[in-house]
Amino acid sequence: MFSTKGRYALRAMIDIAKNQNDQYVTIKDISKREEISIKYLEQVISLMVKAGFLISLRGNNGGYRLSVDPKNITAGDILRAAEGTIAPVQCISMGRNVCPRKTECSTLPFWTGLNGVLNKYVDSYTLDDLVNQSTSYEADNYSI
Amino acid sequence: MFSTKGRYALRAMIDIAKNQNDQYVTIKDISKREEISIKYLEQVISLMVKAGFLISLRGNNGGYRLSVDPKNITAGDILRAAEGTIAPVQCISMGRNVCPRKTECSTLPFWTGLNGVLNKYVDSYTLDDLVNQSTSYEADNYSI
DNA sequence: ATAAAATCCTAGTATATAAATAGGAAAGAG
DNA sequence: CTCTTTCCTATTTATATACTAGGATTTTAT
Repeated sequence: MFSTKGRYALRAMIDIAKNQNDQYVTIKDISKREEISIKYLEQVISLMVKAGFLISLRGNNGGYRLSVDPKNITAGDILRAAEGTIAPVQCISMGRNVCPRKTECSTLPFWTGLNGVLNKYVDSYTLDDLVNQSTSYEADNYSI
Repeated sequence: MFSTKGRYALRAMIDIAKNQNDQYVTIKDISKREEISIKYLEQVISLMVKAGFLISLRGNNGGYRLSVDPKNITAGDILRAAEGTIAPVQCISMGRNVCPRKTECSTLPFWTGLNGVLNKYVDSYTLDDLVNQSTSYEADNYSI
């Protein structure tokens, strides 16, 4: 399950995309609109800055703005940066540190497939799609 | 992320499907083969019994066997029973207890779609597919 | 200069959940 | 009656989540 970090990060990025008009968007304002505490937002947004998705400016009239075109960043990019990993099971997020039961595990292909489906879906939504409430191509295909 | 409960439940069900030949499969044997503690397996398997997927028999020569054809039970059935919910975010698993930000939330359609994709995938694998290491139709379609 | 406004950084804390472990009761077979 | 097995419930331990808190740093405006 996705944690508040990932969910808040998505909402913050959408909020900034919507509200930046040559202006920097402050955490204070995002906090009010999204009903998320300032102090927690600071941490979440800091992850977005470190990932290179936001440009920050300190001081009076400072805040954040996107460093990329909303069409060129996906929900997956944001979620992976916020959550660290979005792998559905540990054995997949372990990477090189592979599971000792790898060869005999009857469920690994199933989990690997799920990981593929998951990443494909989250990458099918751009930030622009989310801002404009449009469904992605993938989402349409699934007839939710 | 799926917890050990869901992962172990899947493995236990596969193990039972593979090893029941007119015989009841004991937790002791599953524990050895799958390298999961007997006491923890008891709890996980109990969920499968309560869900109606396994028939249990106490006493000597007792154990568990499937109550359904492996072709008629999906990985999704097993995971939902073991995990309680496999919804990717809380606001979806809440049901009637809906989020107060439901109408204004810019990410709800995205999460709803993900929930759909996720459930569709896990339901595309039958227990029989897992036992026979075959990929599901869905999985093939995704060309993992 | 100085004050105000903002981000930045790190530490701490409360709560919940996960992942077991443990002990014994109940049931069935021989 | 004994052995084997499931069944049930409580307890423990570890980890992660979701914050809260305090202050340092940077920038702008007056």
